[in-house]
Amino acid sequence: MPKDEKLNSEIGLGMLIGQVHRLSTKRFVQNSHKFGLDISLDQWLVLGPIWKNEGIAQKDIAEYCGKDKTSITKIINTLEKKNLVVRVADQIDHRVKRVVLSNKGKELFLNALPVMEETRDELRSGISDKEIESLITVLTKVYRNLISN
Amino acid sequence: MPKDEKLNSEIGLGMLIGQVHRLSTKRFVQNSHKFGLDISLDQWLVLGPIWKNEGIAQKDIAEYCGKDKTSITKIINTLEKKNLVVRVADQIDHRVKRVVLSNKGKELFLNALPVMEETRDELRSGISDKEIESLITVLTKVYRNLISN
DNA sequence: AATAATTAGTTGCACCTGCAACTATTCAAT
DNA sequence: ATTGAATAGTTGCAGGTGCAACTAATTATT
Repeated sequence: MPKDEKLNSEIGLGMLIGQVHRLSTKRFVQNSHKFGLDISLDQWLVLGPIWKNEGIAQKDIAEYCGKDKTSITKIINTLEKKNLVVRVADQIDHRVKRVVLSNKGKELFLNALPVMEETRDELRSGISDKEIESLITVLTKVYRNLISN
Repeated sequence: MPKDEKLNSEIGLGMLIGQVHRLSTKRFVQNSHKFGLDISLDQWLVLGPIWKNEGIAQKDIAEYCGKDKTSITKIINTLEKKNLVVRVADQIDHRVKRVVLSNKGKELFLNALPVMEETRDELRSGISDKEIESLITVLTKVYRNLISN
């Protein structure tokens, strides 16, 4: 069936990216459990810029993570519920809220580094640096095609 | 700061895949609106195997799409709400439900083909076939690393 | 035939996403 | 100074995801 083949080739790349994304997210969570931690990939991703930049504004976290500001609001809600971060209203500009890691948050972040590393190694197992590099290069081109809206 | 650089390189690939996935999903929906259609990428993805295989069981759709069976249940719920598909209980094995496209579903599927094509072209714009091929090759390796749980 | 193990599908919970509409605050223009 | 953008963040809605626990039906074991 020619139509079927056409369909397959069309779905191919997009589906592959979706699978890899879903499975790696899942793997990260599984690994975090193996390390006795309870953190999602997205929570980790949001923790990153806060670690790097104490008191960063939510808007900047969104930009850094490439996520919608509404997503950031909600992820920070759950991080706050878990007592990993605290929102602090900016004293000058009352619109912005600055986000700060609690001690628990700092601890978790450091403990999650090996989880990240293990997940990364699992993803790349048996794949040469050269291949990964080319993967990143081409994927970056796709990315650029997409951000230019 | 060395720790920051390390962090960046660790996040790199995973974050890139996440971005590309999120943005291409979004782009597909935007394009479907441009064509006057109202369908999500995942709904389209689930419609595919039903188109190819009238009366396919949900379990097989799940396998085909690489999605959890619970996701399939819920996506088919919304497809059914939209009157695009119908569930039919199997007469022999009363556990399985066979999913069939309605006329509206068939129509939508065909109308969405150009949306898929346009989205695909946008993703690949300015990227050679050779590059795409290598992208798929390496991504497939990553994929294989992930499915071997 | 009766019990146990599998299998297909559903439900509930928690989390992530995008969109539109909203509040509150700050900045710009006149 | 007042009106009118623009900006930061929140909320509500609809949809997608994984996990665990569940129902109902089928198959395997004894």
